[in-house]
Amino acid sequence: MPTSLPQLKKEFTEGLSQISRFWGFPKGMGAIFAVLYLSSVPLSLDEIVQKTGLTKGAISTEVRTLARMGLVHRSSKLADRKDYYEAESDFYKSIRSILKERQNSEFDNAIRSIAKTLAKLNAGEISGDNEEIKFIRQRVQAMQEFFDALDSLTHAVVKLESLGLSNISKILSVLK
Amino acid sequence: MPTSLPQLKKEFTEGLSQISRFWGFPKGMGAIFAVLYLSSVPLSLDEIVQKTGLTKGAISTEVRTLARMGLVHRSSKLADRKDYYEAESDFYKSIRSILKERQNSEFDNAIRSIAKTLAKLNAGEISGDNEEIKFIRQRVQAMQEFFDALDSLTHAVVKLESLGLSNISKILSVLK
DNA sequence: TAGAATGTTTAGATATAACTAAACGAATTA
DNA sequence: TAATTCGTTTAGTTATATCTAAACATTCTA
Repeated sequence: MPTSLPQLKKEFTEGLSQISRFWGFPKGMGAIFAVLYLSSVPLSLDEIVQKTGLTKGAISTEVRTLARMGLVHRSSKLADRKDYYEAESDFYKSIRSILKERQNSEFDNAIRSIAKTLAKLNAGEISGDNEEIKFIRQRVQAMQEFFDALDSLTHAVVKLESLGLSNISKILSVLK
Repeated sequence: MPTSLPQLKKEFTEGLSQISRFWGFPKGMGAIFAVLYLSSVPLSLDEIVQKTGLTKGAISTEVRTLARMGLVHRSSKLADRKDYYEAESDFYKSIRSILKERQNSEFDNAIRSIAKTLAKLNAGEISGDNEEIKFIRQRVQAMQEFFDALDSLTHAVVKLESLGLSNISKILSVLK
């Protein structure tokens, strides 16, 4: 028997919810993106309420996060004070925007704290057993280099405006 | 005034805990990895208890997860029934191992569910408005292609045994 | 076999995140 | 100005994840 369209949308939405949770986001965020992504016209907040079953409050905050990550866009119609939202469908664009967003995050603060640790070690400002200090400096430095590499990797991806992910992976597989 | 070595270790451990949480792992996991990473000798479970302040139970389960991800290794000494743990210091190796581990995860199941949705759409098994079905098929397909690209990208990275991340990012930046 | 030293599992506590319901504020219209 | 329509914020609830404490299982030793 044929699946109905609403049923199919529901399955899709549940799938995206799981994916959202996997990446450490609220599952509601995935659901919101899903309904926007499957809609050919921008939706108002109340329409999203109706389609997801979430409350205005939750959607208001989560949609803001999505917008900050570049995954949805806010728009408005003339003579209509409702806000409308639509999904970004160019995922490559979104990725770049997410990576940029990441710059000021907790993550980078933490990484900076590693760098500070290393600076202290290199400046000889640490008191303690010399052999151990040597070992630890070497370890911390290796980690710092790894994070630096990750960082320049993401910068490189951000810079590659026109190249799609699929092309990048093709290139990498050739390098093998 | 010079920072003491224990103080420095504490700072480093807190940094890694934050990073761990950022990636959606328990912060205790970051702490456990940190103490192992800063130790030049493998540590027993009780030593980790002593150095992190966590309980045996928590460490027992978290260290298992770390081992599965290839971030720590379990070893044992002759005539000593304690287990010993040490950190993997080759992060590139760890990344590959983590990506492999990911294969059977919730994430990939969710992605497979997207593929199933698409298959139904393509098989014409869906009842509903034709224009809308057309639109939705196009959208779901675009998403599927994106995930496929991501997938082959990770496969490519996994395959690149000898190439470090820093080299990869160098290559990508040249491509620009 | 009894006892000790280990690692694991489990039941429950605590902390954290997600979400709801309702109050609020701002803008708009009557 | 009063009433309406929208989005946001907030206080509190619910759900989930993390961690503890203690029971448990296993292996070794005497």
